[in-house]
Amino acid sequence: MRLSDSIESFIKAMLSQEEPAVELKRNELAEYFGCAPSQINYVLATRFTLDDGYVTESRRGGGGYIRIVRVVESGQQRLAYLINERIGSAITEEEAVRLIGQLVQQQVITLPEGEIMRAAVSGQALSVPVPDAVKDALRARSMKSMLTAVARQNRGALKG
Amino acid sequence: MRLSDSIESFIKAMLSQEEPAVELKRNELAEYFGCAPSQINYVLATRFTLDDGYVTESRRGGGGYIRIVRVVESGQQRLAYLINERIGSAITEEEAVRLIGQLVQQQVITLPEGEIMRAAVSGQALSVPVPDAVKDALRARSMKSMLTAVARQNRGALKG
DNA sequence: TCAATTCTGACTTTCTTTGACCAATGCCAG
DNA sequence: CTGGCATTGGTCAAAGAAAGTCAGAATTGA
Repeated sequence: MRLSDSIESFIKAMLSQEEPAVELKRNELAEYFGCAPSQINYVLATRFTLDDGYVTESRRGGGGYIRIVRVVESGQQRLAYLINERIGSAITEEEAVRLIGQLVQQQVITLPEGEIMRAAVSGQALSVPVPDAVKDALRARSMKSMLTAVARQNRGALKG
Repeated sequence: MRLSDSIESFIKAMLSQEEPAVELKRNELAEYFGCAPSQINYVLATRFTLDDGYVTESRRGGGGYIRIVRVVESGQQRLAYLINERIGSAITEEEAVRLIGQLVQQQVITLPEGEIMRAAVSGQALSVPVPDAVKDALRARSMKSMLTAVARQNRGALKG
């Protein structure tokens, strides 16, 4: 068995029972597995990505830590996946606005939340000197990030 | 637990019960926590900034003190300040997160709204190959755009 | 074999803590 | 008054304590 797989299992075991989040010390974990600390980063980068349904935060310096949060429950995974599919790696402002409108309509998000999202992906927000293609990519990432935040909050109770 | 966190909690506990302000002696507090007096300054500088919603004043010499005041503003005032003065043309993710947290704290926006905004300005959302300076500029525009949307909605539903 | 994946180590960045030195204030002795 | 001195708090740089990055070595699987 690969080291990475062991570390992955170890972390997932910590997360599995009711715990939606876990906090760990990079150096301690590396010590425990007898490997280089950067190995932990590798595992996080390859097995605990947003697409895998996890968000990680960390802090350096004295008392530093790494926190891993499971973000998508199996039931919602479908929805999140659909959203990801639909958005892809680029999306125009018009498409984004339409999609947000639908979400408000379906009461997945509130009207104020929809307005904020619309503002975030508006031409206003993105009027910076980069090519349109980059803007569309940026908009897609922004949308996915925001929708993930929504999914994370609606833990368990989403209506399609 | 970090020393800084302990000191932060201690001060916030003093502030929490109806007290909008607290006055303390730097040396006494340092003595109490068994640390260097300058540690207190560090805590103030990193956790009781204006972005966090606090103002600090102090006086040296005999009978000297440090006073920490929780600043109170209306939601519209705060929004206007952020949009017109604070954010400017560039802002880092850390600063943005701080400002958003403060808005949630003061109930200018809801927690889900805050999460969405945070998601919109996160490194995740902006992980596109452009220089940091451009990301900071993008983030500033995004923030102002979203906050403007919030301000627009609050208009009419607020007194003064 | 060879390309993709996994691992490592040196180097970087960020956050915390301390200590030496600086600056302001109030009080007294002269 | 006034100049010194004790009493505070302020600043800053350096040391310490994590975590992050990245290029390249090692390994694995087809």
